[in-house]
Amino acid sequence: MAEAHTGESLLFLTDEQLRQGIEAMFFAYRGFTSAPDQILADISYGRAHHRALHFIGRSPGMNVNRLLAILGVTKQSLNRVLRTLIEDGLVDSRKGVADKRERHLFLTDKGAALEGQLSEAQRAQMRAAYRKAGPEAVAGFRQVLEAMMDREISRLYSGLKDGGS
Amino acid sequence: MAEAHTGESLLFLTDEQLRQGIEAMFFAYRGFTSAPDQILADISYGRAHHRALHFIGRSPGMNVNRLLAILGVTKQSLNRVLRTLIEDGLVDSRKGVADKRERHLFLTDKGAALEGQLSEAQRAQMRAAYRKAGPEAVAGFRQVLEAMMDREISRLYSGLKDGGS
DNA sequence: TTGGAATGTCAACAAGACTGACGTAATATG
DNA sequence: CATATTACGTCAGTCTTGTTGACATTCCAA
Repeated sequence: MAEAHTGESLLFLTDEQLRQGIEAMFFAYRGFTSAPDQILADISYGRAHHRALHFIGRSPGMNVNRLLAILGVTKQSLNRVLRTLIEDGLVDSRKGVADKRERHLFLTDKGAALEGQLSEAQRAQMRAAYRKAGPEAVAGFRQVLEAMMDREISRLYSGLKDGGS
Repeated sequence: MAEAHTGESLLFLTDEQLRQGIEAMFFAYRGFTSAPDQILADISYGRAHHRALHFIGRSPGMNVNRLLAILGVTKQSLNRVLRTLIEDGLVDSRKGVADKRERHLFLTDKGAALEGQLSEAQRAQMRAAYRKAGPEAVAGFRQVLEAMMDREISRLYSGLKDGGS
């Protein structure tokens, strides 16, 4: 059970190290969301809108069920956000061709513009952190994050990474 | 501007890499909170209660202002949570000796027991991820997280790390 | 003694999550 | 063909956690 890295020091698994990691995760997440949050506040949207825009932009044509699985919220919760995005002309919802029950989601030009703005703000934050930490640290960062995900989520994430619809 | 790691590949700073990091952070944070969330749901407390318990346990005797700075919420918001924790006998609030305006916060035995349970659930999650990723990855993980924090928060975090009250 | 800091509290409100129930259209299945 | 089942939308109500703004109390410090 403690043989994962035989011969290496296991000091990185002490409760104190774990606790520091937990706190670091908490504080870093705040920094991570602060840049887009500021933009969103001005236009009276919230993080939920940002997340929807992000993943629709990431996988155009995605249906609602898949977006629900990615976001991990109820359809009622997503629907409230999605409705305003559609009303405001940021997202286009098109009836499926193969299966007419499905709705496929796309960003409009206006939606893509906002998504780009939010995304760039967050990337700038991330870029600064990455640059400061260096490529090897970033590789480790990504490894730990992936190990931290639930299994199902990890699969969804891999799908996105590899350009899956 | 792009000279931070001269000679090294800067591929880790591409928009696609940054985007994957952003998504990884989003998904990992869900995994990170899921274990304590399950426990909390049963006792009808929320994350806010967990956070308060965590930091009070971390720095016993901390006053309210400092806790506010760490949590980054308004006093009204914290107060609601704190009041229930005190009413339920999980937290003890003692008038300051030097400065009688201040309230110093401590976990009761009951509070420490719950904090321990929540903390262990979260540590188990973290421990599994750390073990899977290995010590070098963990070092990188921590570096990137620290670089991602706001400056003020980073200072608070360092204070906690080094055992400052 | 007076200003301001630290704290607590009341009220009102909003975002964003939840559950439960119901309706409709379209596909899948027997 | 008849009947599930799926995908989606929506109404209604609740909860947690955040926000402002206003106000009272206590107490340190100049």
